[in-house]
Amino acid sequence: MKRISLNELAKQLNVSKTLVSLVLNEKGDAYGISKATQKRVIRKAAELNYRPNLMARGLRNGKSNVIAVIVADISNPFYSKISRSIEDSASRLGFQIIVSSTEENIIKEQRLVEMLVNEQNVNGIIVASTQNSSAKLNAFRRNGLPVVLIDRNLPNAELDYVGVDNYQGAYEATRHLLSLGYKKIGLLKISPSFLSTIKERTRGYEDALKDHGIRPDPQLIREIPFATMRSSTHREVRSLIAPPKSIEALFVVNSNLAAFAFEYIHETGLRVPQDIAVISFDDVEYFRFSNPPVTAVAQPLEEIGTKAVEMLMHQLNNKNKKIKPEKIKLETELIVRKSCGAFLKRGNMTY
Amino acid sequence: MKRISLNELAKQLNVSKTLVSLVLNEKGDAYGISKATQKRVIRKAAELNYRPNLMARGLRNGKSNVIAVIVADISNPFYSKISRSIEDSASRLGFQIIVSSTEENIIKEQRLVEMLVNEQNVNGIIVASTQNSSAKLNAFRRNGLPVVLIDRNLPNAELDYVGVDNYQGAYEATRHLLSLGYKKIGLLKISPSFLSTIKERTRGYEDALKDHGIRPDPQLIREIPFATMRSSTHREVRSLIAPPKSIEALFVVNSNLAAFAFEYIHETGLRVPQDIAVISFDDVEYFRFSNPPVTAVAQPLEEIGTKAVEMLMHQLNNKNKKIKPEKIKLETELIVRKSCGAFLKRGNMTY
DNA sequence: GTGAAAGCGCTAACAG
DNA sequence: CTGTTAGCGCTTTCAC
Repeated sequence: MKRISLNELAKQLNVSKTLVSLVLNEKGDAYGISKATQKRVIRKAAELNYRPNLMARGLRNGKSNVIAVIVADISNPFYSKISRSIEDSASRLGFQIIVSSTEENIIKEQRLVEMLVNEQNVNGIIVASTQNSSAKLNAFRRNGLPVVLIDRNLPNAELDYVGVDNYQGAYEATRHLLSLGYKKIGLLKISPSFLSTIKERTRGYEDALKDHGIRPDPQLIREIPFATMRSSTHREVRSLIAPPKSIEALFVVNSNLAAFAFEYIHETGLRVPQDIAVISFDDVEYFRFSNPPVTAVAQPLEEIGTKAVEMLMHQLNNKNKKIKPEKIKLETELIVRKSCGAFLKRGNMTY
Repeated sequence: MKRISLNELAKQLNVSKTLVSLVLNEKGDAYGISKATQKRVIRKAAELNYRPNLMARGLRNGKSNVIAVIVADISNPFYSKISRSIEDSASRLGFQIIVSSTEENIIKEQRLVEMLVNEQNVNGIIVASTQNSSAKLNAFRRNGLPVVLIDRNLPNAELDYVGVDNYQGAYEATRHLLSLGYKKIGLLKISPSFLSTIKERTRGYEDALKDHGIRPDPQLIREIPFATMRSSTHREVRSLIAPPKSIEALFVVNSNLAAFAFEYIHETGLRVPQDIAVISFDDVEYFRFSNPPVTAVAQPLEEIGTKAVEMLMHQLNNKNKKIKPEKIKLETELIVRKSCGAFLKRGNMTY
């Protein structure tokens, strides 16, 4: 139970700290330490329940064995799922994660990153960044700190990135609506509008429309500020549904927004999909259980986490070598449920 | 951008490390260091963007400024909400959190705790423990490590605890069903069955029944193993709904289980609440948007997090003093929506 | 008012 | 094969 240091352990064994350290770090063979001695050391260490002090080790050689995970909100299922996957992958490699929420606040994110890197000495950061510039993160990277962007890419980022093909996902979602015969399709998106994900999804939506001979109508595209998500969503949905807009279908760029949209729609007594079809980017558990079950564009959250850790480790293990950043776009999957009427007009489903 | 150490900073100022350290730790006045010098030091520190190395500081005085949050699964909204609240409270006090998931695995939890305490030197742990004994955690506490239990209490724990009054919450939920006229009420619970929360909720259910002159029928109480939650839930719900059990209402002890119960119920085409009423412990976002909206017992998740940090800090600040553990049971709130038929038989709603 | 020096626990270059 | 030693960056006791 009592904590024991390398020093004490060495004393009890009548050998030097060096020897013990070498053996315990599996450098015994490399240094030609006799098998017998190695056994003796390892046995004693186990017996006394020796645990290396990672702060001391970290101070000595700059390894904290901690990586920072920075997202907008850890209580958002989207991010908590990814975090869990990161945790699993990282812990398998002996790393712990510190998670922090930025609340989409650029300043807060910057402070957080600096604090985690400069003070907590994290060994790397995985971040769904809300920044509008990659300057700071690029600088960290150049200084040798492993950085991986997830979910959101940044302009000019010389950084590894893993996310999904947002353009393609949005394109397919919109095409799905079009294939079911809807023409007046609204788009609900969230600010800050410079987020790569949102921009790509918007382009996917617009291009799908164009490819089907429909000119995107800017008036059908509404932007919801993060801070007033609930009330703004209600207001914008109301305006989109009512004449003169009278949209037939709504594409929502994320599940939070979708939830509030549904809340409003249900309140008004409108039927989904008969009165209005709804499709959402991001698939969350409750879409399966809601009324009606919601058609959505699913992201491979686990894989995003696994890949992010993989990339981070790659950087960590090649610190001196200049490796050029890798950008991975995973595929989304359209999960067709009932909120768009696919099962009402099954005949139209082919596209 | 470049990292600077206390030493360098002192050199640039032509003073000693001691002086700088003292000033920066706001002990300047106590040590009678001239205001002028203090200003000079502080200015220079800001100018060179000096950041203390927390590993070095930690090594020196045992403060890592990190607390561990250990739960079954960080991607479970229940825990991620609490974690977020902990993160917010803690970061306000300059602490970061390391989150880890145990997957309800006793061994994994033990290893995690030991690793975090002995190697990562966390300054305290907040844990929703899956242990069946409080021995280990008590030992840590006695050795001076701040420990706070959340959600689940442990038998004989000489530890601070914050959670909700599970008995009362379950009692009210059951009473709600009874007040609506249901008599054959099933209970779906989760193993491991020694969890304090589950035991208390079960007692609440049974007592409410008894108080209304109904003998709890053990056959209507089903236990779902964590590992096979989905399939087992489907199977047990099927058996409870069908004759000869033919329950009229179902009380589910947590929202995960409830989701799977709904999944099965929807598949069968049964109507909620007309064919079967359902109430769940724990309120999650999607209960508001699902079909029908689900009546549930809500826990004050934010408050649990805030209180936990408060208690942890109290321990941290009173390390030498023996303070006796505090147990806080917050109140739950019954959120009446539509899954029990309260709005169908409004006349019965008074109880 | 200020500085020198010890030491937290660990690793690794260097010396035998 | 194994030990001595220096030092990572910080705090704090003691001395001047």
